[in-house]
Amino acid sequence: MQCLDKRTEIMTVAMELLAENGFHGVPMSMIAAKANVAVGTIYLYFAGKDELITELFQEVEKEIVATLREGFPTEGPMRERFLYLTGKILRFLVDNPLKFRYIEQFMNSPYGISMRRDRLLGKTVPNGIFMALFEEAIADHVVKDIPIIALFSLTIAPLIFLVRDHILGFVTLDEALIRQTTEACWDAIKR
Amino acid sequence: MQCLDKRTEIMTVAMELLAENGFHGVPMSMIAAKANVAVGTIYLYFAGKDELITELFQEVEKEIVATLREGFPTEGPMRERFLYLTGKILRFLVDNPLKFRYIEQFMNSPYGISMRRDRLLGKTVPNGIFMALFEEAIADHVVKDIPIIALFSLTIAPLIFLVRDHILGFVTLDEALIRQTTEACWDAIKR
DNA sequence: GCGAAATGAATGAACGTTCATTCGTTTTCT
DNA sequence: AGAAAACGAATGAACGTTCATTCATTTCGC
Repeated sequence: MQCLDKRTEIMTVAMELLAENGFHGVPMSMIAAKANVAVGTIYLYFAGKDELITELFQEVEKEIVATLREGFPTEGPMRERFLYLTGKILRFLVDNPLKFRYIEQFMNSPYGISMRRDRLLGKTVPNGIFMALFEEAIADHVVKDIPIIALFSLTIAPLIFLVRDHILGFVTLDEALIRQTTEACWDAIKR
Repeated sequence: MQCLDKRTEIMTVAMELLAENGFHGVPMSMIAAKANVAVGTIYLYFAGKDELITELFQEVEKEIVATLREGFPTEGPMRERFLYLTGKILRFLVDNPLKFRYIEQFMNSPYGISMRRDRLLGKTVPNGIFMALFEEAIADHVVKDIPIIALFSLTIAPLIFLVRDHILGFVTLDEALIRQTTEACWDAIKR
């Protein structure tokens, strides 16, 4: 076992445990045990629990941005591009429930709160694509004339709630429902 | 100083601290200090931290249900009744940011998760009014033919996100924007 | 009416547990 | 052998909870 193997293993295991049990429900010793590693070893790769948690988030964030950019049509009808993006993110979250739950944990923890604050003016990386799309849509007058952040809430919030309900088993997000709900989101914001 | 005074004071102070700092960011000693009470005194009125947290939530829940029922028109056009309810809940949350943040904390904690699970079949009290409205709307074919839980997400989720952004100062939820966004929510679900 | 006894609300030091982090030792690799 | 990596027992801080003690107020006996 070499350097990168252990580091990756720790991150994989930590993602699973933290997503399922919450940040406070997972002692470092638990991560160490499941990764077949000594507690001290984790501190060879991460400065502390905080850094481990933060780094895990940044990794997922990068992955989502990459997924969204991949194959995204920069031209064409606004509605199609919108449905492409929302469908893509919905599918990613449904296919990666662990990562979804991790993001939720993070966003609702002090880490996420302060991150949101820090990004008050700077652009949030994963939403950058959405924001750009909305700005274009506003300029073209194809969406309602309300603050861009409201457009964002009307779009993203239902998707997140739906994924949560899907993971909890309250609803099944198949392709048909994904289509219907993303179209409904468009109906909400279209002029 | 009598019985109810102290109990009320503890609950008021706990609501503030817990809403602002999160459940794990507030030791019992902090609540005691701010309530000008000894730590042990809290245990005279509450079995433990868990019970205090749960009771606080139930109190807010009751208040919201009462607010929603108050003046709610049981007859009339579906759209008007929908806008009445969504506007009412939006105003309540904007006017009570502390309670909003507390609810968020609770819902994203193990308490809230297991509560959601427990209510899988039973009706959630605060949403019972919404659910009844949706069922009627479905029967009347005035909303889209998608699972009721999806209708719910399309409606409630954006409102919650908007309130959060309002409290953080990203947007100002005045009467005009409340009107625009609740109407947008209706556009999302209407047939 | 008045002193003595009982009450129980309030207190906060002490306890036991949990957990992140450290560091002296051991193992592995070159 | 020497350096790098890994180990895990030990440490100490934080926190929820307990309980022996205090004391203002009420009740009782005369």
